[in-house]
Amino acid sequence: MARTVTGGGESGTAAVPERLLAEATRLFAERGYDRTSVQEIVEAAGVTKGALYHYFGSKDDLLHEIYGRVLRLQTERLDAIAARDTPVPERLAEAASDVVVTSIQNLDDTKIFFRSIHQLSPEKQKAVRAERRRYHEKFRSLIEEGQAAGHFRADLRPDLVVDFFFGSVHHLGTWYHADGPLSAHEVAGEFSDLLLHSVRRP
Amino acid sequence: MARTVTGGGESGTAAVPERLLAEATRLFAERGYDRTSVQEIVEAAGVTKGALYHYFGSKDDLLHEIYGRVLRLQTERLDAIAARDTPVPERLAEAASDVVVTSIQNLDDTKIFFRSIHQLSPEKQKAVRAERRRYHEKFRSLIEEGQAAGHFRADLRPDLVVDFFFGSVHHLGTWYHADGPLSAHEVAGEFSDLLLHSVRRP
Amino acid sequence: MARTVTGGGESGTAAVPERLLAEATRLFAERGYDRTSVQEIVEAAGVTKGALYHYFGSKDDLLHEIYGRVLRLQTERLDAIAARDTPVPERLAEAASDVVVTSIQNLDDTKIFFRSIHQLSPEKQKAVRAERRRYHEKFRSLIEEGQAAGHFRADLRPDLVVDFFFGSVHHLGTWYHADGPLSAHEVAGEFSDLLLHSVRRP
Amino acid sequence: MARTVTGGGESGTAAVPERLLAEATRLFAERGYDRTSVQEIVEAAGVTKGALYHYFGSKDDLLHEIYGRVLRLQTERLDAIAARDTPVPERLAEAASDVVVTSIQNLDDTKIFFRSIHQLSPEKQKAVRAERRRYHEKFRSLIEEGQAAGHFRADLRPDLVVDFFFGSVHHLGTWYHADGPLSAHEVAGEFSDLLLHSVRRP
DNA sequence: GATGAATGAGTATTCATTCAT
DNA sequence: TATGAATGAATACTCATTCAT
Repeated sequence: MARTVTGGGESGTAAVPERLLAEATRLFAERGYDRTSVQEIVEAAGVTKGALYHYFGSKDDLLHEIYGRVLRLQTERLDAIAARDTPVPERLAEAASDVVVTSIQNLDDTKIFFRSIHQLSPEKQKAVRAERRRYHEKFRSLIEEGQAAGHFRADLRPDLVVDFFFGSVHHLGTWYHADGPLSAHEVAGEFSDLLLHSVRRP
Repeated sequence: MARTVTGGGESGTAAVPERLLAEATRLFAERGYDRTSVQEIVEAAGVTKGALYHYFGSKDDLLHEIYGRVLRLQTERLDAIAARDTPVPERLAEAASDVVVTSIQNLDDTKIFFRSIHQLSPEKQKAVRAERRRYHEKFRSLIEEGQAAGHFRADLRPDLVVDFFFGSVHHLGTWYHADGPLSAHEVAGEFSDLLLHSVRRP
Repeated sequence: MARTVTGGGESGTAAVPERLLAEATRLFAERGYDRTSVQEIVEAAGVTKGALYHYFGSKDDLLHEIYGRVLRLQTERLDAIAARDTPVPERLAEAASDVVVTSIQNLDDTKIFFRSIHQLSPEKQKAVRAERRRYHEKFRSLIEEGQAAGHFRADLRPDLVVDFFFGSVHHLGTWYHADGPLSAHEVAGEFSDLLLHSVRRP
Repeated sequence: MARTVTGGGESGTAAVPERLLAEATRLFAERGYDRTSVQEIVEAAGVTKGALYHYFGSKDDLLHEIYGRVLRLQTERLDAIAARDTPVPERLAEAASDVVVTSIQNLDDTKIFFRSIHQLSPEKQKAVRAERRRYHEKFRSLIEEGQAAGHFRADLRPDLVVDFFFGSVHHLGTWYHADGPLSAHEVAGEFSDLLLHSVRRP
């Protein structure tokens, strides 16, 4: 989208819609959707309101687009991991680890995700939830597959396990700091390990 | 006024500050702090704005008071459980189960908690976080005690385990429904079990 | 007015109405009538709103009473000076000097006077202006007497001279500071001298 | 909008910011800054609140701008008079007379000036006072020049003389009425004469 | 594509005053 | 005498959005 620079590319900066999304993400994460004014976003992006409304139908659209990007990314990655040819426990561990790493790498999106979904319009909220549900179902099916294959405890409710684990993931935004003592991979390794131990047959 | 029970007793109209807190809790959980107007709160409580500002210094104060109630309740319960004479794994399981049950019983507070903390004034946010941290530390010390006693895996980072588990707990508000298929105790049992399995020595 | 202390006078502090007037004067001078809330006044006086409304019909009444005190004081003093047996120029000089000194001694009242008169109710404003006019007329008649006696220039409009001089007096509140380089008497001496030179026959 | 003259020209509707300033000046003079609501100003100017806040950051800004206009005008005029080649007493008389005339011609500004300065924000107050002081200093230097040249009494404190005279000027707003018996020039003549007599060597 | 002036409905908060006790 | 809970109307200011240019 708009990666081609018109003319000689004399502006040097990214295309307007990208810049708007980037600044909106940063600001929504920093002070919340409702507390960020359209004025602040356009100022940060160095454009005017008219420009924003030229590319996005509403402030709400901007947020929706942010959600879209996150969900597309996560879905792609989970699909790729689930499709591998390795044993289920290994795939679950990798999926868990991967979602932690990407959640930390896109910490602003992670913060926005579970904090601002209620500020989307009802229809957009429904759309986002549906996509999210599909993602959770794919994750759940990994657990079910592991139960069927006798790797994981059969008495667990797979959906509860998914909610249990994604609660942890979504909360990364509330405590993780890039300049803290733990790297994304260290957290990912431990979270993945905790999940695997919690579901594995003793 | 009305703190004395007129006539035959439980007349339904609680004292004004209590009514305001109750309605604010409900509304904040339903549509978020920023999207709930002071006008809506006082209308729901059947009083005027002046009455609200007679008891609370600001909308922000109302939210702070809601946090205070939750934190006091949870701290008391954890203190009581941690002080028991039973083996650590049992105490950890009970603490985990208990926090799930009370989080579900006060689901509105749970929803507000992790969603609205950023809308408190910086100082109040600091106060709430400090109290929250104390709660987490008490929980963490149970894990450390279990590690020292050889019950739990020694290679785990207790603080990460706490963040892992409380992520799950705080997210109850996003998916649990009282009219769903699971009772509070069923969820509590399974979450507690998942936690214990994730930390126990194999 | 409430100068009698009920009972043994065990409170030690001044009577309530006096305390209210004193604090109101201070606050009105400091931040203006409209910017001073009734709540602030009663807090400063250490009483409750009910008490204020027991003694004064309204906030506006409080202001009116402050004006009353000033006007009574100034009128009394001018009457005394005007009634003396000395030559007119001397009496005018003394009257001018005296009003400067008392304006400085009651600088808070001076500040309030010319700044807050518009915030009185129309009727009270009318009453204050009438009393003020009587004061000015008395002052003016000193000038007229001096003109008739040949001391002062006959071509001056006595009313303009009065407005000229009292402008200077009322403005003391905007620039005079007790901890500045000039004593009240020094200012009074110079202002009186300027007035006399401005009206005297060459 | 409307800075270009639509159709046949002078349609009566000035540009929005100008109209807002004009109505605000009138209303602030009539009922005081605190007693004039933003709503009243925009209604008088025939625009909406949004339009006002598009041009002015706050109600306070509006007042500041009014002060700015007055101060710029007065400073320019005094500079021009002081720079003339005539004897000091003549220049002082003209400066005094001129400030009276312009104060009367802009009587609303004069009323606002000494009544509302305390309602500006502290920083803006400071800025206005600084500019005012510069104006007073220029006026004072005329007096000093006259003393040095032997025209004026050497024992007078020039700063006190300035405060004495400008008290009179600022108070014009409290008593002068356009439909009264005196023209602006008559008052100016007499005030100027009183000032000159008060400072001149006998 | 992009501007920026203007809208209009909405927000939290303040405050003088009343009145049952 | 005095309290303090409650009122209700008013206040300055914000903001997403529109639209003529």
